[in-house]
Amino acid sequence: MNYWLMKSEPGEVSVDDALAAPDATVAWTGVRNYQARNFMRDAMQVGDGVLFYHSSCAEPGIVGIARVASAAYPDPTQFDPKSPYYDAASRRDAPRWVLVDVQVLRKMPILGLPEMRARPELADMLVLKKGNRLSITPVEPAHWKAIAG
DNA sequence: GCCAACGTTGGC
DNA sequence: GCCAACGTTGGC
Repeated sequence: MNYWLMKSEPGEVSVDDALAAPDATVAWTGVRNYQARNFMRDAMQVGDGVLFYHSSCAEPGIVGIARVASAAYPDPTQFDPKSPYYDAASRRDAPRWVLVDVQVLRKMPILGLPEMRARPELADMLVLKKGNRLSITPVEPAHWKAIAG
């Protein structure tokens, strides 16, 4: 069992959007970074814990507890010319981008970025490192315990 | 809107 | 393979 932090822009998919979806489950579309893709493809397992993080918004921070709800499968948006995530270089017989389904288990009071930085036991979290831009990062069990209980 | 940090692209 | 130019992320 592994733990992850996954960033979503609430303007696209917020934790409330996810909760409103059938089974509180959303397909994590739009990852276009190889390192993040490889985490989903090679390391994620159904049942892994997920910290649902809001980024690029007024109040960035962790807003919910979720779980990985599927194995990795091809992200359909890469084949859709109308999608902002369209990738003309990706072929159907060799998809470049994958996604997993993510199921929100519960919302939590936002643990904002400033609060995260203020907690010494969270100081080593990858998401807090300077210059971090990865939309999916592994989370240490101790960090998970400190946040998700 | 600004800008630091980082990833990707493409010429050589 | 190098590296400059460019694009993107994401906090502020």
